Amino acid sequence: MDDARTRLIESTRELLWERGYTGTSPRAIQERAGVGQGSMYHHFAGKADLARAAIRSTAQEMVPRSRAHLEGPGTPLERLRAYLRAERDALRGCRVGRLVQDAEVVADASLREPIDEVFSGTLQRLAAVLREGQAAGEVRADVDAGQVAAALLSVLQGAYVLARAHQDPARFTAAVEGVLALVAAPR
Amino acid sequence: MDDARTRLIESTRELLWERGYTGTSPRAIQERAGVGQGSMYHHFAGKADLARAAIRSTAQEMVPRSRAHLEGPGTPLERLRAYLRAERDALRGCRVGRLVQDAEVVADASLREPIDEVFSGTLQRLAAVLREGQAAGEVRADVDAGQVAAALLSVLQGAYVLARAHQDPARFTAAVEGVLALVAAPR
DNA sequence: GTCTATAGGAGGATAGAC
DNA sequence: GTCTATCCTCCTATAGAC
Repeated sequence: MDDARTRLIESTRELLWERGYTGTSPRAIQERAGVGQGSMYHHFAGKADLARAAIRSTAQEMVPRSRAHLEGPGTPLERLRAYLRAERDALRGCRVGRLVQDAEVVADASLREPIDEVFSGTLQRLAAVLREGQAAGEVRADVDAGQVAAALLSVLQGAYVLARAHQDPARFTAAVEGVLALVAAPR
Repeated sequence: MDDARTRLIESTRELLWERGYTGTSPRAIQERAGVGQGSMYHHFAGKADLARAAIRSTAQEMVPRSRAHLEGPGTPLERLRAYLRAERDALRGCRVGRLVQDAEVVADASLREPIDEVFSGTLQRLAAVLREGQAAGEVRADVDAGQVAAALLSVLQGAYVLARAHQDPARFTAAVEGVLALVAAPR
């Protein structure tokens, strides 16, 4: 049986995903966690403190997932495809990317930093695989791997936006397939 | 001299951009517009009604801008570059894309539809230019124009996310240049 | 058209009892 | 550790006077 602290973090993670930081209230967190007011303020200093714990937790969770694909088996291009095509909940959006739209998150360094770090790490791993792919002749060699890595990560983040705007997960897939087609070296 | 109605829409547009729908209050709108409570509720039925007017206004404004680049002078590839490299406030985010992260916006069809339409229109124009470029040999011919159009628009939307996450506009530029390099047919 | 008054509820947090 | 009481402000809107 989970303790109150754990349940509070978990419900905060969910609410941050669904409603964002501004849209998430301590009251809602407590209710979803089934935890009282006093308990919440015993374990955490307040909303920002809880969000900090929740964001760190979510961010940490994403690292092994991207590594599993990008540093897994297969040729470099196969690994890129595996990562980009990994199952994602297109209509729900990115648990992490979603948060940086929020002015209050960006204004608070301790909330923004964990996000900054996940993206930086992913960017580096993507660039490394791209360079491998270039060496292997699978990926176009006449492009800058760092810039293309940024483009790939941006496609994922932006694809969520398109999918939500149209309320259609197919938009997500289209964008991903579009950029994958471009990355592969022409035959 | 602007009337109250106009100023209300304008201040709502600004606040939606800065704080999102959930983070924008009628009170803040009135203060920024220099308009009283009674005046606001005289001209608009409430927050959602104001947001509807503001979102429509912002969305309408974006159409001629994209057309200016995509249907302007130059070769197809030059026009794509002009559009993607057009000056954007990377750290502020997209006036329109930003809104779609907001659960309340997505839940209200009358708020989401104007956004849906801008994106759909842009997507079609991008795809058309891409096909022109393919015919002209400037753009890789072995890719699906519709998918690549989705990828291009996603890069823009996602590049805002990266720039905000790192608080660095250079991330935006890197992503854009990365995808532009990929779109051009290899020599 | 615009102003002021009013209102019930939510947001975010503190205090002290148990 | 958790509960209840309490607090002040903001949110969003309505009512009615001017």
